[in-house]
Amino acid sequence: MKIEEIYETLLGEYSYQGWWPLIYYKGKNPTKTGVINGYHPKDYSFPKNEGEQFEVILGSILTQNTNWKSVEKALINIDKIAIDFKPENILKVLNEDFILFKEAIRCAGYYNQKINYISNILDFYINLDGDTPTRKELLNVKGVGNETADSILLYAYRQSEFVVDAYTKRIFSCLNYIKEKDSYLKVKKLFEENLPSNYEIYQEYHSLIVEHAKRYYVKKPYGVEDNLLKDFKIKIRL
DNA sequence: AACCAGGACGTGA
DNA sequence: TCACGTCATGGT
Repeated sequence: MKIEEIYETLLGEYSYQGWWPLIYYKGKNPTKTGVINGYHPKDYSFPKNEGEQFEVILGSILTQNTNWKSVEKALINIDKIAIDFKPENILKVLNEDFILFKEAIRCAGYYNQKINYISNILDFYINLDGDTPTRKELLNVKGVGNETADSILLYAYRQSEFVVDAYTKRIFSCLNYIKEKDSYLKVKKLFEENLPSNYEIYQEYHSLIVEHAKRYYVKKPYGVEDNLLKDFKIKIRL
């Protein structure tokens, strides 16, 4: 099965995911499992303003190796002390009460590092003055690695940069498309070379991978119950 | 009670 | 380049 066929299969199974979730957007599908709200299936017009754009950026830092539910709590805490995620408000809180901000993000883990990462990306964002950053520029910000850079570009700036996460590697190494220790850029390249360069498809595919992985690739041994992709792959080979 | 979560960085081979 | 330790809370 080709990379693009897997996308079609996942889309047919789970339909449109509506990433990136925004905590105060009440979408048509607000009851998604384990999530407060904020998904907007088939609506690619987000982020609609600077606050939403920076919310995505904050979320991309906060969710590093952390459960999204915890990130949502942290985002709600931040919103209480820096209204609407406006960068200037967040800068003000960071300058006036560092401890308060740190407490707000404690629930998302690694809070001593993440507050510095957020401070770094905040300075970077303000200096951009509305421009779209390059991937290289983002990677230069301490706290922004490959996946976070791609998440920011794909979901905050609608750039067609494919996001590779741990789930992507887990699923596609189980299905023998890649090896477990293949580099980030190698896996990213595999997807980008086998898909149209389209940010909407990249957004959906990445979020569909997460949805699928949460169902079948969380507990070891990974993927044993994955009939959707494993059986289909076997049929195609026959 | 381990194990995992929508990773990144610093270090030493 | 890459393997490994570290960072930390919260959910299952």
